[in-house]
Amino acid sequence: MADSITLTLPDGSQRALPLGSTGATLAASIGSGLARAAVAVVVDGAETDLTAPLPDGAAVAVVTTDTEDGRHILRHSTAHVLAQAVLDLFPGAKFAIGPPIENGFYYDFELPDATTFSEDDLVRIDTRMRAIIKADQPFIREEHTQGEGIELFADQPYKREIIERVDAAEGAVGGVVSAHRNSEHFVDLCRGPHVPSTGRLGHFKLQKVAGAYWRGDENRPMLQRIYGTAWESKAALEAHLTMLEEAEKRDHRRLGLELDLFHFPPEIGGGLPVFHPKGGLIRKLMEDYSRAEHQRAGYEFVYTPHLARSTLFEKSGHLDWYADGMYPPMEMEGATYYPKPMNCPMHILIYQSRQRSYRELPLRLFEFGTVYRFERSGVLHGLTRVRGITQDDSHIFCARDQLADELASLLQFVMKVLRTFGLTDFEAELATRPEKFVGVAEEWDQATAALADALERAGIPYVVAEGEGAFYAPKIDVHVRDAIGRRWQMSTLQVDFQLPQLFDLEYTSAENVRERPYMIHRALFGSVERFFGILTEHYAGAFPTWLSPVQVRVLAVRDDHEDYAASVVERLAAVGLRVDRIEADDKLGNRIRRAKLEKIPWVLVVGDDDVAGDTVGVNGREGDVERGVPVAAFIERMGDQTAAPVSP
RNA sequence: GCCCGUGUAGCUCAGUUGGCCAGAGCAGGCGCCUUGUAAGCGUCAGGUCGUCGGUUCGAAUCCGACCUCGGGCUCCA
Repeated sequence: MADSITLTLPDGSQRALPLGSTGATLAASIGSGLARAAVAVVVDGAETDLTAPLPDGAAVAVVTTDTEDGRHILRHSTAHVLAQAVLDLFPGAKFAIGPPIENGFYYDFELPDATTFSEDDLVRIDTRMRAIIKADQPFIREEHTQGEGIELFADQPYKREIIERVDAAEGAVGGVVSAHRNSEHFVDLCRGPHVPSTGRLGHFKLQKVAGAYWRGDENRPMLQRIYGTAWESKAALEAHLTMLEEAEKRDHRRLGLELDLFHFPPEIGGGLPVFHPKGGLIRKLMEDYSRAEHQRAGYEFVYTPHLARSTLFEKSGHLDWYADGMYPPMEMEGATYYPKPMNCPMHILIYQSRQRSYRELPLRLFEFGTVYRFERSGVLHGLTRVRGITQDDSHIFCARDQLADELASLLQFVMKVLRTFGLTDFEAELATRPEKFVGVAEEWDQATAALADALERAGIPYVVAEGEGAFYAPKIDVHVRDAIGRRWQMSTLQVDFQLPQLFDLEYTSAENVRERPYMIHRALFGSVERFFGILTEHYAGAFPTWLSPVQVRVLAVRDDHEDYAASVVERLAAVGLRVDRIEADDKLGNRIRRAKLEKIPWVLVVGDDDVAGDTVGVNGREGDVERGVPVAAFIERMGDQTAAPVSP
């Protein structure tokens, strides 16, 4: 046996090290900067502690803290420190699981006597955590048999349950139970890897306490969850906290109130918003734009009612599969009616109202259809989670050989519309056949291939979500990133074989035989209410000129300029601008300030010079003040901003 | 639905050993000021202190129930 090992690095180069070398040795041999930033190594594809000896001939990559994988390890280790602190401070506490999550981590606990954490407790825990980090305790990996593991965690029922279930993701696999020990008193069941020692941590913040069911199951105990965030540097932590503050400032619920756009009257009920005149105007502009694009793209407009007999939803399968999401039934004249949770059955009835020919396909039916879904009170959230949902809903009926092209053009259409709203960063998920599915596997494969092909053609980066499709169809979910990098699920496209079959849909083919059409469900905004909320946050309430309720405000410097100001208003209104005027009964500075707070895109100030020269002073929402702009020139400049962007 | 938190004027918030008529700023009405680019001055009005019940001589304040809203769990547009 040789006394050295040879390792292959990610760039393909080879490096020889003494036998028994670890990831830490390797990183140090490459450079001291790398050694400082290293948190783990990937050995032949498996993340491993820096302290583990490396096998000869392995392919090894060093994981550093400035990568998503590195931060994951950092956060996971910070979660362990949190658990150690809580167990120190709350004798008798039981700890459950504590994984890293996007931007942070959490840990679930059960406190003795069903007590809960308070805000003050968080401060104490934070202090204790910092002491543990300062002590620079090593993370030492241990391996035990299942029996030993159960003994080790004898007084920790949640850990025992994990070991008994042999859950590979949580440190128990193939009869081997792995754990990481920080001190004589603290050891946590865990697959690892971890940073070498707690001294590597420190840029974290505990954020909030929340209740969470054990295993997410509402029939099991409610645990106390502590959320935190952790980063590789002080700067990264502060950048994240700043982003959170920015997100708070953009909260559409707050802006909705400040800008007088909408509210949720308790008298109406949770999750049921009313749109005020300004919000209503923005929504109308969104909808008008959407309708115009749909008309151009060959859609036909339909309208359907809000209620239907139970028999319709029995036939469509909604009462079997979706009853939990539906409002309770109403009895009328011996029949039972339900508020509709989806528009599809009604669009199908329109398709079925007469015989269809292949010449009509693809038939694209579009409706802003308001549906009602019962959402439990705890899940409602502003406009992004409501009970009355207006979907920009479409059902496309097409022949089998039209499916691929239709999906491809549909995706292009989706992106074109979303881009108009300044959303340009797309990602998609392709959800494939779940274990429990209806229909024929061959059909699923064809539809899935068509969806994948559409994604390829559209050039949207996507991931495959294996087995995440609906029971009746594979689907594409389109996500976008907003102005501050948050990801939102937006559009959804589903290929449906089930409903055409349940309703026995047909068309007559060119060969004069009856064929069954395919059906595509798609919502583009998803829900108009939700999209409105997301847009409000994306723009931080500063809607672009074409969407602004008031596009231009004219302010006279003194009241003897009012006549001229009024004439400017008249001329701007004549070319279709939404313009108003606030009289000079307050200092100009204050009127400007109010206009800015209302986020009006253009403020025009007119005084002596302007009356004399037929000009205006232009104060844009962002940018400098410009004096002496001729009115005609301003109108010219507004040009294409007065209306929704027109597609080529 | 469950856990935690919250609820005082349209908005943001003061108001604890339980004690005279519950306060401020902003917003709103009225008046003065006649204003050149993010807060001029004065004045008036506005509150069943979330709701209901209890304790007390006395409750915004203490107790209970319910409701709203917020953060989570779960689900999803």
